[in-house]
Amino acid sequence: MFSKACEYGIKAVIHISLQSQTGKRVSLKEISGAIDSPLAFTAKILQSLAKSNIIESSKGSVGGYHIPEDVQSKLTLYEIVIAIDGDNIFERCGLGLRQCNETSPCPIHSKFKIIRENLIDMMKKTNLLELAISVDKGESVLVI
Amino acid sequence: MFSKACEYGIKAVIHISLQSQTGKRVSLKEISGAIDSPLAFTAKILQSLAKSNIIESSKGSVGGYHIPEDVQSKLTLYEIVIAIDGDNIFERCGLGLRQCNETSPCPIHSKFKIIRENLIDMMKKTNLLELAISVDKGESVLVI
DNA sequence: TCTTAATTGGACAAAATTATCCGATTTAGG
DNA sequence: CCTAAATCGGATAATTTTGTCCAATTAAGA
Ligand code: FES
Ligand code: FES
Repeated sequence: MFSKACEYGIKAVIHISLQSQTGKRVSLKEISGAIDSPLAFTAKILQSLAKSNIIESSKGSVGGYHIPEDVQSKLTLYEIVIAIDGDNIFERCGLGLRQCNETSPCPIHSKFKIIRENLIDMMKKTNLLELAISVDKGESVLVI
Repeated sequence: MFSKACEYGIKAVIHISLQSQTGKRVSLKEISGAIDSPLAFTAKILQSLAKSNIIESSKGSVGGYHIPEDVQSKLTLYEIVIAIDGDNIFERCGLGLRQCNETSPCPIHSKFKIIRENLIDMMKKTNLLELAISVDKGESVLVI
């Protein structure tokens, strides 16, 4: 469904969110350890997330990544996925036609569209804070 | 969502189905032309579909691919996708955890599961014949 | 029997994704 | 000023997916 980059990205952002709630900045090393992802690859993803203003990064000795608390409840899964994988997943024809539209749809269009819209809806309604809280409560995990 | 191989595979199978209804066998060349897919790559996919008994192939001068009419209404999108992409899409954790389960779910599990089950349900309920008929009626297309 | 048109199968190539490495830069603090 | 610890950015490597090429095989029909 999502790319590896996106999977790592989402997990990373959740971990950063968790730690940001206590005011802490998290280092790449800690993130990569916490979500069990390849360090250097994760660095690239975080770099790009910082560029698109999903997370804030600071260099230097006590630097690291963080997400302001007020942002956490506003940032949705939808925006995170778009930032990493682009809107391809949400726009693309399920059978790979050049464009998905009503006027010349592919054979699965009508059925596929419903699923896709449910997915978009779900992602737009899911914010980062609730995901972090679920991990914090021990209701869900980021590894194994 | 699906791999390229799977997209080509589904379209190919629909086209074969369409032609099979008039008793015709379709050649790779015709299929690849009809669905606008790379010929040699399509050959590989059809080869594997033939091996897993989704389609029937025959060599020789008047050979080609076909799908018996009685099979068309029984064959579902689900089975076609499984034959090409495996059950990965339907089993895999949305965030890439080693396994998706209720006892230690990832943060998006509960929401993701619903979407995934809708997708599975949709695919199990969609049979090849209805897809072919929709193209035949001009209600949907396989190219552009 | 020969030709022609088809699938099959193996090896290979290209492109995209995933992953690693390393030097440059930044910043806090001794 | 110097060091340590962190991100950044560019180059490169490995892996997977996508795509190509070509010879072998099969079967119908002249
Ligand atoms: S045209 Fe294929 S999903 Fe819309
Ligand atoms: S555990 Fe992640 S989707 Fe089920």
